[in-house]
Amino acid sequence: MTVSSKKGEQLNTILRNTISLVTERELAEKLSENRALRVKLGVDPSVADLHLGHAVVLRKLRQFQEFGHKVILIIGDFTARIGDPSGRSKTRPMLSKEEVEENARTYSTQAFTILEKELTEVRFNSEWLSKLTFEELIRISSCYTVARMLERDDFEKRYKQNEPISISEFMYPLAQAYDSVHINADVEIGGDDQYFNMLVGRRLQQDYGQKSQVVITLPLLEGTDGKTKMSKSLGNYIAFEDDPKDMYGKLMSLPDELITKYLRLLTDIDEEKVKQIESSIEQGAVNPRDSKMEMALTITEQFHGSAVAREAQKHFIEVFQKRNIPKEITDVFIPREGITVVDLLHEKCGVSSRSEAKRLVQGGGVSIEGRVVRDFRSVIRPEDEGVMRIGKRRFFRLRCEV
RNA sequence: GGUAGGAUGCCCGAGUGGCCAAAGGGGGCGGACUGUAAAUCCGCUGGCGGAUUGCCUUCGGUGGUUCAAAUCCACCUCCUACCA
Repeated sequence: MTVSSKKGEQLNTILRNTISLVTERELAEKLSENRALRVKLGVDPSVADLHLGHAVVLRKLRQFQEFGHKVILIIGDFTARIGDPSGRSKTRPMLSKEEVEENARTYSTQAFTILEKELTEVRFNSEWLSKLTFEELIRISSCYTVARMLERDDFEKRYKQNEPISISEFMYPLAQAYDSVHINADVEIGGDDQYFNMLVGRRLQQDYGQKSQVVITLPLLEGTDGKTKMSKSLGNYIAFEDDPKDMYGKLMSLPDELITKYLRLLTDIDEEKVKQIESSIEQGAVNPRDSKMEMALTITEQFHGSAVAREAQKHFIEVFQKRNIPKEITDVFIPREGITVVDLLHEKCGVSSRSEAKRLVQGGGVSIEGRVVRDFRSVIRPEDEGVMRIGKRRFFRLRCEV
């Protein structure tokens, strides 16, 4: 693959949907050198499953690859294995070597659904970080002052509010910065929350006599709750490997306001078209649901292929729009002597406890063949064969035991 | 090293002897509604129990005071801030 010489086009593509770019001039310069740039992404291997939040960044990297540039995925195995010694931060659990390796493996496999393998280099930062001597560490840390560290938003906030900040936390930006030095990165990409850390990289590279990397940040993607950043720990994520039906469904459950953001960050639909959709929603010319369905389909297609995605859409229409019963449902067998609803739900339908089962019945959430079961003491008998529904999404086919 | 504060249910956070399975919020679940698994509104949200008012387990750990403790005492563990 050759490096595209169409600088203007490259710049435009790369700039699209970015929040910060430090600096445009430097980027233009690097592009004009007509070589494959080394574009870095730091990856946290405490997460195994990639979700759409990651996809935003990976898609940007992919654009670089399309222009012939090289992506360097840095697996932060060193930092992940240290974790957060204080145990304060739940998002930084300590991981064993095996866990990290396993996560790194699945991570890169999944990343290659978006990235091109041939233009990607995967590196583990323990390779160099574990070899650093204390002396070198001091040298690195002397490049940065406490005051500057405290400029980072979360540090600043916590410091002002008298919340603890351990010294080791200062090491993370430095470690990340040193990664850039080690691989001699031309560009580093990340979510907007990584802005500060990536800037530290620029500084450190200077101190090591390198040209500073260009820093590009991308918007953070809100998760299914529509409010907070998509993340596994918050449980508001849509994973690459989600079942297509779930993926489609989760996308449909997003608040309407996020439709265009998702379109911009996760599909190839061009800006013109997105603007069109945006204004038709605003003017009420379109049912936002329809735009959302288009968005959900397009995104699901990317991960599961067109046929499967359409299937998922059909399923959605059947089950949630028409309120029909899905095609494939799990069988549940009713014993000959009968069984109480509560026991049935708890023992055979995965309802977490009998109390929970009672609540479901009392809340009117359980029905058999369309008839709501009102009394949680009801006994289900073999002649009650048919479709049982729990809430909106859970279906079971009741069959009598042979 | 000194001083002060803190540890509560999935999360955040009230509660300082009984009326506490524990306010409130978030989340989750269910229902209604709907052009949507959006928005909005309502209900539920420890477990067990043949069925509001029963039992069991829960408020950092261990032991104690009391008819009765998340609430009082002792010791312990962990966390934080301030001073040095």
